[in-house]
Amino acid sequence: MAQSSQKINMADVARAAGVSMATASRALNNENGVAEATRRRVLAVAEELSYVVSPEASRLAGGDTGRVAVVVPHISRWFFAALLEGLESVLRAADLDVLLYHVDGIEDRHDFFHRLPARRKVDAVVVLAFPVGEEEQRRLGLMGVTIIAAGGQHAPYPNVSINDETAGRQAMDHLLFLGHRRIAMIAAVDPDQPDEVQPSGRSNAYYAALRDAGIPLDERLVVTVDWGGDQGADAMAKLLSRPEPPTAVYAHSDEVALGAIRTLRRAGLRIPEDLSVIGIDDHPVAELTDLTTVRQPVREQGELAGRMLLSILRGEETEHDVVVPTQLVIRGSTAPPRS
Amino acid sequence: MAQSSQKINMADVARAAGVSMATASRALNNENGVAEATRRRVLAVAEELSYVVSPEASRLAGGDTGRVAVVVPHISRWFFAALLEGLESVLRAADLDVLLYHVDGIEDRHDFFHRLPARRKVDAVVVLAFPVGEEEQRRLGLMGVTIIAAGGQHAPYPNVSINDETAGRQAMDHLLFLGHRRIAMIAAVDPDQPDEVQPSGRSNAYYAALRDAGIPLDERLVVTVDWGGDQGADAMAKLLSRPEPPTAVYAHSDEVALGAIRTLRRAGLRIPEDLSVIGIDDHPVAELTDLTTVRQPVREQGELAGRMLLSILRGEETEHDVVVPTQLVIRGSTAPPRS
DNA sequence: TTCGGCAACGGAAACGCTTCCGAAACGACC
DNA sequence: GGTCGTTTCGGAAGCGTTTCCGTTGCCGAA
Repeated sequence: MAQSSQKINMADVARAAGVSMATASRALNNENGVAEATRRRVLAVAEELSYVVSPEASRLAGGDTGRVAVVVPHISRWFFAALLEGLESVLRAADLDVLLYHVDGIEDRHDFFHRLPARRKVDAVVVLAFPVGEEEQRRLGLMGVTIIAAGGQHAPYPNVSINDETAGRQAMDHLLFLGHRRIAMIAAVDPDQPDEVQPSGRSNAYYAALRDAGIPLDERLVVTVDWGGDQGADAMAKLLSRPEPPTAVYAHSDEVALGAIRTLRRAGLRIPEDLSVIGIDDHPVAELTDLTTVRQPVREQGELAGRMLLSILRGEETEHDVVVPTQLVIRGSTAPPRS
Repeated sequence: MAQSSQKINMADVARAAGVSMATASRALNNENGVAEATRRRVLAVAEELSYVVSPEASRLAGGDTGRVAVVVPHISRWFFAALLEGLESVLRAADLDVLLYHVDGIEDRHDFFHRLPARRKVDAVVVLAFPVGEEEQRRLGLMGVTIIAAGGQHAPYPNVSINDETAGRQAMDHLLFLGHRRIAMIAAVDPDQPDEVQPSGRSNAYYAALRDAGIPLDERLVVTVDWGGDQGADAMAKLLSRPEPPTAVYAHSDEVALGAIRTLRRAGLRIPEDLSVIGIDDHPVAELTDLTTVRQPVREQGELAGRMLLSILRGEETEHDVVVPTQLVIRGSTAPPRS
């Protein structure tokens, strides 16, 4: 049976149903202008012949592509993958296909915006945690498709994200509340992102929190590193070598925090007895390593972005900036400072 | 300049290059029968106009889609994401677009193979770490496209993977070499995969290693759990409650190992002084947590699969089963048993 | 009876490419 | 110089839909 499904096209269906192709097309697409009886007949014949439209021909002749491009700077890092997972789930539920574009590093990035490989291939593009510069926005613009963003900072496009400064404050306030006053910060930046962007709300939170608590800033307690756990380990080593080491460390991400912890453990320090460490994100391993952190709903951000896109595609209005809440998760890596 | 790029098609390119569409098409597709000079001119013009072929038209007219579907059971777990990352990188370098299909859970899985959403949309499908059953193979078959696999076990399709049993042996042999004789195993299975598959080489390795070492099997030392770190933690608790607890734990994955370690630490046990733990995979956090493990090159498997696919698509012959080597990575979670 | 209007439907022109087939150009070789 | 084989290239026929315009038939109103 299945093998006989050779090459039936709409013309065959139309003929078998005794109508013109125009009518067949309208019936199949549930457009109006077709008598109910006729529609049913066409549908029945189509089913009988197990006919499916050719997406290419359909698109060529004027329909949508039914595809959306997703641009991500990283795939194998949990945060990005989780975002993607959320997005994909709602898009595919809506029968949209997801075209994945991994833009890795500055060169690839340039190439992407230059060649616009997704051009003419999709109905929309969503940029995941991917700050786009001015010029890049212009380039994207000439694809002439809907654009939305997720997981990054606010953008000129409809977008969903968290408030980094709030998240940072939740972490810092927790440390402060426990009584810490010598708090270090390991700030992380993504070397793949152009410098122009990243006004780091997570850093601002640190400064603001100290100021509000009346604690003078000690520049030697903040270290900035490229993203990554190893970097976190190095940063911690640096911090440990300060004349007056901190009693707590605020890391911009859980991975960095984990790196810091490794250094601490190797140095024979106990956590949280000797030193408290807090991260941000609530990476799955945070739970496995008893790391106190600030959770952000990652998959949900992806899903939200997906729904947003769907309504835009349907021509509905949507919010422009949606911000999802973060939440302090207290686990075993933080405690009051030692007497 | 760029904004005038509204609707350029191959006819425009041909005209601008002073050739016919036939020639333009041949040049763009790197077919032969075109003078080198001509080809270069066409390519230059195309670049200049930032032209990209319409996949629909191309496909409709008989060419291929330039797209490949990637089917994954999970996205946000490191292993799968890394595989995907490797694959995507080589595919995109070859100017192939990647259509991502996340098949999540048994229901979704059924739906996927039933509806075959990728049908008529791609030139090939690669299944990532995704054992496919007999019936599913049949369904896939009637898509009539190339199929390859990566990151799973051997398959009826060309595929790349590691030897799970070898990997397991490397882990076990390390423990044995250190002098451990009471070794526990925490076996992990993926609840999303049908039971029929998964003949777990990682488990076989455990039994074989013990046998070869002349150590009698103690059933109470093996616990099987669903995949996931929390499960690992529970399993470890169970192991700890045994009358004669193990001196070392062999976990099927790093995540599971991490879960086990959390339980150990919470119980006040030190690693590796009181107990050794070894995992498999070399998840990035393994390095951050000083976990001894057996590394498998994940991204590389994805890349390999990609190259394999490319040559098949080019009509070349390739190996059917390629197996990549694994390697013991000794870090701080294993040591000789206490006295 | 005639006519305007409307719903249902058909003809045929795109849509943007690939590819078959034949023409032209160019050497090489007798 | 003529013949033949290669290359290189152009004309044009599809590929399977959608959609713009018409046409037809029918009903109610004038």
